[in-house]
Amino acid sequence: MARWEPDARGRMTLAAMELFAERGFEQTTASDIAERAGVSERTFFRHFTDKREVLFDGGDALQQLVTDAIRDAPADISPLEVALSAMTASAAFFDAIRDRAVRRARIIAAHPSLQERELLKLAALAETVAEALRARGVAEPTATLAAHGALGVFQVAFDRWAGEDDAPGFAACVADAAEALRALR
Amino acid sequence: MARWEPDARGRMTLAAMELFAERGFEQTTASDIAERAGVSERTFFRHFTDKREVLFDGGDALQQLVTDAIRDAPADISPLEVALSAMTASAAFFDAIRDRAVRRARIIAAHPSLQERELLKLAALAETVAEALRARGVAEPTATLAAHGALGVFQVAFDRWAGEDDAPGFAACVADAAEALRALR
DNA sequence: GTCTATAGTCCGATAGAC
DNA sequence: GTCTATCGGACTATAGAC
Repeated sequence: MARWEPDARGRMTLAAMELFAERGFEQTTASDIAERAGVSERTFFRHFTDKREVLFDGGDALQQLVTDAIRDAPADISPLEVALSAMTASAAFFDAIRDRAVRRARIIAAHPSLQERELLKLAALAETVAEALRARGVAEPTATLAAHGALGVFQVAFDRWAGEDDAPGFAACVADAAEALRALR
Repeated sequence: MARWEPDARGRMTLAAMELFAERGFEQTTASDIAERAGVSERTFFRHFTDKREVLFDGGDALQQLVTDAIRDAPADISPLEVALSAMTASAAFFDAIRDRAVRRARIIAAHPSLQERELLKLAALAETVAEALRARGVAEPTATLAAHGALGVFQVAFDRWAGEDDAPGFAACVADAAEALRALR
């Protein structure tokens, strides 16, 4: 018999998503989340640096996925295509958690301070993409610009995938947005 | 004789930039800023919704400048070129306040919570660009993707312009970054 | 686990400008 | 009288320090 119930972190994340959806981000205190998860408020802040961060757990997996995809991309395609292929590579990750991702996106859209945190994470992801491109020998400012372009495609694809009821899979949304980017002149 | 010294807002902005540079963002309280500006803490929060916002006053001018530039751009150039021309149009705005812009950028770079706010403002600017493009009849997702691309160019150009001691004017930095974007395939 | 500082809100009061 | 800008005090939640 364990001294504590396992997966306190997962319970806090779940409790937070429920409460934010029920009564909103501002109307939910860290104490409320801790209580529903069966831990102390202190434990909440030991796991998450601030109240917003509870919605952004697990972002490391996406970073790793993208880094690997860029490392393993074919040698003969352009930096932009390498970056775009990394967005496509994340499709399985998102398709597997669509319900959760959609609920999470709704919560974030409802509060500017959560949008700020989301933008910081996206900027970190863009920097990860740029760094992975540089590791392949891509020079600046090409690496940063290709990363920005790919993240723009990601955001357009995600909004459609999460927003439209009859949207296709994530990979198809990425493919369509990527084609629109290539058509820019 | 007025009851109060004029330009309380300007004094608070100036005091905040001084204090943030002297002792850092975290080590400066809203009360400190108010005191140096000769107003009460309550007045500070009446002007700025939160402590970070004091560094982002005057962003509306840039939004307007960009909106006007897109409205007045030639009819026969592509959406991406329209968006890029708006970045170039902001050059005079930045060149006129280079010292202040550089100091501001250093303060923001030193604290993640300020970077979050900066990213939110940049995202709002991107949305302004996209909206101005749609007003010209540009369809989605082209408008959003062109806006994202232009903002990527903006950020690359700004980092060089503010970071390199012997950087050329802002317009030249934008032109170079734009050329690198066009070279992406 | 407790204790504390700071951020940020709400309420009302004040007093010049128009 | 109305509008606008200030100030003061009380209050809660966040988040870090001890």
